[in-house]
Amino acid sequence: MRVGSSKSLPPSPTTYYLQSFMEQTPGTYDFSAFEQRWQAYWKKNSTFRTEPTSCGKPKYYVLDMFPYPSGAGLHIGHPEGYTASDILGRYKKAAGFNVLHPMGWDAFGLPAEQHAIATGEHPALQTRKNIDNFRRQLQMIGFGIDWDRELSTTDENYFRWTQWIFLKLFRHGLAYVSEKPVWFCPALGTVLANEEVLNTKEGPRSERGNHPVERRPIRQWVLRITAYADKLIEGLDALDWPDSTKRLQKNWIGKSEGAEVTFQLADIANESLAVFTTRPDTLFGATYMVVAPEHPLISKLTTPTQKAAVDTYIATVRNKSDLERTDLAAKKKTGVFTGSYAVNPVNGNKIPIWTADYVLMSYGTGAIMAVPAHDERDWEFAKEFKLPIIQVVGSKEPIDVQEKPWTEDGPMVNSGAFNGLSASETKKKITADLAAKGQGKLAVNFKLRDWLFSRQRYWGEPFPILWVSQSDYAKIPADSEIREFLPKQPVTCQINGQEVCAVPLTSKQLPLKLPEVKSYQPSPTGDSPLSKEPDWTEVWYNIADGETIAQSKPQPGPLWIKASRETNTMPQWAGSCWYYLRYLDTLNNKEIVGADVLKYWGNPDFYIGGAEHAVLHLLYARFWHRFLFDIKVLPTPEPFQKLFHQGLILGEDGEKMSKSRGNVVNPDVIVKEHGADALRMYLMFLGPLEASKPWNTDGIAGITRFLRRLWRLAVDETTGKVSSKVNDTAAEPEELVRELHKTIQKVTKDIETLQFNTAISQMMILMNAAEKSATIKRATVEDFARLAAPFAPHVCEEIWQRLGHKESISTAGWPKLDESKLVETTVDVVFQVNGKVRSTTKVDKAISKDALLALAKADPAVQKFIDGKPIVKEIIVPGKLVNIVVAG
RNA sequence: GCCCAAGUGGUGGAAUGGUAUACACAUCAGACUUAAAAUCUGCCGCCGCGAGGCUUACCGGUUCGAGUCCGGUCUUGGGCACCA
Repeated sequence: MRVGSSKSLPPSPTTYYLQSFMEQTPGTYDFSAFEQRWQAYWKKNSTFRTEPTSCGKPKYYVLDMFPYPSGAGLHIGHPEGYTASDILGRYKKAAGFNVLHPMGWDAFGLPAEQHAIATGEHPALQTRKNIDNFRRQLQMIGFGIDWDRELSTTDENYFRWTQWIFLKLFRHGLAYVSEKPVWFCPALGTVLANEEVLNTKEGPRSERGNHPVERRPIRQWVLRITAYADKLIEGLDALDWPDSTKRLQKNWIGKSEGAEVTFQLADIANESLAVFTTRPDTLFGATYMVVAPEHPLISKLTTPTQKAAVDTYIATVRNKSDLERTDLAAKKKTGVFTGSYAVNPVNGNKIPIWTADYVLMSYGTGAIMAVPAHDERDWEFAKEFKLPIIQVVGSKEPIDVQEKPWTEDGPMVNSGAFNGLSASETKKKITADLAAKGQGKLAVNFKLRDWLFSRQRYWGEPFPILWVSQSDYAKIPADSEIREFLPKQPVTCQINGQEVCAVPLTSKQLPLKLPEVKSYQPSPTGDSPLSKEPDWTEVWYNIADGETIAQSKPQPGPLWIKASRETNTMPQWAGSCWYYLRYLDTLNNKEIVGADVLKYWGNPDFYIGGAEHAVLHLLYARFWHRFLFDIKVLPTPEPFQKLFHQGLILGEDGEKMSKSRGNVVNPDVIVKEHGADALRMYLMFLGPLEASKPWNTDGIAGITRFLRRLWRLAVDETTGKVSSKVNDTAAEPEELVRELHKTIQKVTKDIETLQFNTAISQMMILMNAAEKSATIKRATVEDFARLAAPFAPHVCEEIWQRLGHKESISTAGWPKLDESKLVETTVDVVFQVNGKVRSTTKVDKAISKDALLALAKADPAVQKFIDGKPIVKEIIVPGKLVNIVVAG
């Protein structure tokens, strides 16, 4: 660190003093010099390059959620998780594992595209700059990453496999096109997945940017994730994940079991109305039915006298903004009678059919049987429209269902032959009875919706799909190479009034690259910027081998048909769905991942990232992984066996860090002022890894002091040689030896369980003990350095070298615990009277219970409280305490 | 409304049912220094001169003994939200 180095100005008195005091000696703790030196050393020697699968060592794959390389650079939250995984990785390496700790970039995405729209600069350029900056920042913090395996989702050799997986999904009927209304964000100019839309007080908003979103019918690619709903729930059980995340996914998938019941219509023959219910037991209490305003039968159900009212209602609902429709404050139920009646299959009662927007077309059958006595929503509606409320489930205490719905279980009442039975028995019996009559069956429903997979953007993976006419589709030869990915059922949709069919490229034609475009601006109608590039979109397509050539050229031959490319691109989640696989084999041009490396490395042993991805990335990635397992590409059904979420680092004010609050902590500044080691260790010392905790720049002083004390323990600050305190022949106090082994034990265990804050505390305790001792053995200092190295690798490398070692400390192994050194001959025992501590005494560990009790009774501080009182009970816990219980 | 997590000194936090407040930060006092920085030492939950009493959001329970287990309340944070 140079101060006052300006040549043009004479040194001021202040800089003169600073210069004299900051003068470099060979022993100066000059973190910025040695941090840079060791980072260069690791790079030059590929210290953290993963060893080949043939190395004979057990593998350990530690994975960070890779970052989106934003223009803002690294956030302080990034190095929190990355330091945790780095400590684990460095520890495992020391413990003899072949460690894979890779890093990459989730680099497709909207911010780069918005920057492109604003500046005209190609998003790839901006992305490259951002990646370079992120890499620089990560290297500045000294992460032990195998940079040879760096990847970006925007690399052609990466996204060709993203496209390949999509084509596999397409081939297996799991990708289709839908024109149902979807969330569209005018500000972002694109549609969003359900998972990307937040319900806020102001109404539905985009997760990114908090812009208002609205429902629009736009043609979309959709992935049939619902086909995996059951597997995605079941798979959770065996995973070592935070319970909260498992629960979140479970709730998001939202499995509910019940029955589908078919109601005959009283006045319309050949039509029936199916409903989904989780409470078939309450069927006798169904007093009306409700169909969603969008229900396909609505016009048939509506009688002429009700037509005007129903039409008006449907129009009102349609014109209702999503804001109004989801406004929970104005929860008052609305609806209109259709004029039709249904017949209750259990008792033949005629019940009216209403339409109301509290019934959603997107769930179940879009119609319900309403049991107001036992459902809050139905109860509110019945009260609003004065419909009958009939109790069919009883309770222990008398209740009045006219006052309030009863949603608990109880014996059946008013239910004919079922009276007196429990609700659960009745459920089974009624469903079985209905099934026998062909009027019902067991049914399962999920809240999970299919995954909206296309975006009207430029900066994403293009779909390797083209649209052709139905008649051309029929010409595809039986032995065509495009059958590699052709689905059994054609995927069709309407484009410009034409019925068209989707055809795939083949593996040979991947990757399908993005064309250069004149403008990145999406159209307000929801068309991608790619749609404005006819040279790219309009092609001749060879139905024998999938080759394409621009339509501006003459038709090359009879097998070539007119085709237009899909112009949507994939969402950002696509690339992050499988990147953990590609790290195993980044350079493989033939396969997504080679079988041999896959066999050795398998899945990540440890995966760390923010809890904000609990339902998005982590659900999508599980879906893809499970699919690839089902089609035998992968040997395991689940990608991430052990998952951990680091907590948020809050600003110094305890609020979430944000530019607008002005409480953002910049890692560059911290590293410059305090060093990478101090940043890493302090992030880990702040508190439990999983907890959200405020940053406090003042606190870093404690870590800096610790690191400098560690330095001074080993190195003489003036000479730079090994400290004269380090002495191989002098004896060490027993307490220091014991503390060292206690520290080996605790740091090892705490790293394994990710309790880095307490590991650091223990090292500080060891430091306090080491400084009290007049001399310290070289072996002790070496063990100390090896324990601290995963946390503060730079200073420990420097110490290791000054102690005379030639190799990196990362190759020096892990200190061995000698349990015999932990044994203590004397222990502190507590004497209590009536559970209150009255005295503590040092005793021999082997002391008998009787002797210990006698000691307690003889203690004057104890006697004072038991004197003259009858002893009721004596509890003796050897090595811990004596508790004497007295009466009075 | 439903589901979940968390409430411990001035601050971040520690504690297999067994000495609550480890380890740090900050403040204060002292040593070194012409001085400052750095470094080192000490004090540091509340009340009390003391003996001692009280204290882990609040109320109750189990236990010889509860921050820890059980029941209830409050507060904060997160998720879901007309999912039949």
